[in-house]
Amino acid sequence: MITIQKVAELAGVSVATVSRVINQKKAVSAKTREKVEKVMKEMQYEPNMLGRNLRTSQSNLIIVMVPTISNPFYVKIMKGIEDAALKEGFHIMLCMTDSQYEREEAYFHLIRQKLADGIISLDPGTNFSKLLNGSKKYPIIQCCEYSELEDVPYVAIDNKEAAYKASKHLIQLGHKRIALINTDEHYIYASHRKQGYLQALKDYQIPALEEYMLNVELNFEHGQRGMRKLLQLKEKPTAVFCVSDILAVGAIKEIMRGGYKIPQDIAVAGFDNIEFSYMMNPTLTTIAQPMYEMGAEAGRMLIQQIKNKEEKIENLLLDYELIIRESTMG
Amino acid sequence: MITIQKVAELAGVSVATVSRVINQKKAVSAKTREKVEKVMKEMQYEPNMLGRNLRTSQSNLIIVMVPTISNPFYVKIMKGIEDAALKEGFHIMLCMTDSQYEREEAYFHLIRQKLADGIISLDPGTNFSKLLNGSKKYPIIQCCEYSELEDVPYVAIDNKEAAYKASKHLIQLGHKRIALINTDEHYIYASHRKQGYLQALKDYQIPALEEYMLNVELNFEHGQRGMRKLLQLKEKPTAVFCVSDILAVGAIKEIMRGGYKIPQDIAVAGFDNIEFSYMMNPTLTTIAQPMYEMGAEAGRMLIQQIKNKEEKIENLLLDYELIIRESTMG
DNA sequence: TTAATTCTTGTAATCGATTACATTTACAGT
DNA sequence: ACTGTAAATGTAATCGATTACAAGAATTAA
Repeated sequence: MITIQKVAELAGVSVATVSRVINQKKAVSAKTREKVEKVMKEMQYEPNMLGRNLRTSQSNLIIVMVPTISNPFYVKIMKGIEDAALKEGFHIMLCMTDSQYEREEAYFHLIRQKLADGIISLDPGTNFSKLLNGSKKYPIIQCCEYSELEDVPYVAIDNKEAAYKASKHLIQLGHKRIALINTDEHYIYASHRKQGYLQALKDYQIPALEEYMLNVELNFEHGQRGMRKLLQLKEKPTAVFCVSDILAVGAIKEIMRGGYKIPQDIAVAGFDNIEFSYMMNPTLTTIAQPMYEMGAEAGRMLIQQIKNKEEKIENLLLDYELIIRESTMG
Repeated sequence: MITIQKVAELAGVSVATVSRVINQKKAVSAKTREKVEKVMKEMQYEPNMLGRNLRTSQSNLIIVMVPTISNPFYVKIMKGIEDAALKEGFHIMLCMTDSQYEREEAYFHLIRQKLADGIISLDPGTNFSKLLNGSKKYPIIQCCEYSELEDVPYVAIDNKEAAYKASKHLIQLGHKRIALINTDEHYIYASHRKQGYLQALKDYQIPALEEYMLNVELNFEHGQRGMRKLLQLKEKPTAVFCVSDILAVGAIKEIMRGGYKIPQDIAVAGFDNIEFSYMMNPTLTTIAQPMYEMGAEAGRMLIQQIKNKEEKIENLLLDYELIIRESTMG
């Protein structure tokens, strides 16, 4: 292996000088720089990051914690994060938690162990105060979710407003019996989306019925199961607002299985604008979160925090968009 | 920051002893071990990985190179890799190449720079000989694809056989006009799948028509576009075999847009068994690759190679399965 | 020419672990 | 009690970079 020592020796300079050349410090004469660079190229020298990392106490790695990569919602966010990271010379470690606390804890260790410089959490369930356990602050950004309690900077959208907009869309199509398939409301985003839904109903004098509001786990099967329940009601809803596309996909599957037409019999709206929402039949009306940008911003914010730990990071609310497709307007 | 020195001092032993406790070496008396462990716990000591990594010249990181994470085909594979890695104390770095050579090269640097110990490539287009550039071997595993030319161990399935089976299924349903939507045949897997398709046609005395065989890029839009072309033929095919589910999804979209019925007018078979294949309407007949296992095996093989660089790694062909769903049998 | 100043370069400490080798301790056998 | 062996522990080198500080070289000002 070619080390900085070997390069220094071959170039007839000290390791300090080689290091200066590597790190683009200006205090090197053109002649020397040239000489060193020539040797580096000839020897195909590559600095050993392990040495550098130890010395600088930085790994240039950031952890991205995601509950499961199987929800396509996360895909573009990850891409955004990676691009932002790459731009600053960082790389990302993919960590799937399955929403298990032990996993999250294990990944948190990596920061304590200096293997990573910071964390972006895409997992809405992350319990930071428990994880941090009173210890000093580490660079963390929460993406797509936030908790007022914990003091972790976030990037997200205004979920209440967005849900309001989606619900209003259904109402304005003439629907009066609108169901909500939600997920665990201890996630702030879920509770906000419900608030938006309720507000819309209220503003348009539509009574909110308990039996139209379901809480299920966030996956396809539970979307199906939730819809099945709704279809068994005497007064079936004529529209369903799902707080996640993946739930909407399940709901649609179940509606079609029951022989109903979308949107004539039942209209469906989702949330997230995953790629499949425009590939499926019918295409899905949904709220588009700016996923790539959210990821990119989260990455940018985290790296800013890593570079300057003192600095206070501002939270960020990005724009969303209602995308109307076949599932509500045939 | 608590270092091993501080722990040693507080426990009244040498750093060597603390290190032995950390690494579970047996040459420590029960009494001493207990004492050291107590101090470590009290101080919440966490070994600094940067120090360890430099000394052992291992990062315990593996690179997973993926063209784009937006093809859900990769999702379960990644999960398999991560689980296998975690079991051995490794973590994964996610690297998206967009199939760009420069990106791949940049990631390869990470190995030369010791930032990662090995690579699993999910990118069928990776040009290893160019990347390696005659330099000594690094631990690499190719997953889902292989090239006979380059001497890189792989885990995959028998693509020719699998494609044969899918094509035969369509033939046995009575189809005579069967199209193939393929992708760039310089990917071995693509060329093998075509071979399987051709072999099936031949075995059942069905002529292979040039105009039924398309090569497109591997994404939804090109699936649509390919199908559109097929629908413009005078003699439209009655069945289509797509070498990737994502293409099949596009094809199905286009078929329905044209007002045709699936599978009555046109049957569709895919390849990969991505999650959406059973969520969509109609559900998709496809070849299921054992994605999780492939990932897990690739992870296992890579780590084996990292731990013992001399050892010759055996290639692995795993089982596949034809899953028949609505898109071929209403 | 000399002194002051600025640029370049080198020396050696350092980051935090692991580990070869040396040394001490414990204990069994006689 | 003495010796030999095994077990436990310690000392110090080492991994490959960065960087504070020192020192030498070059330039400028007088």
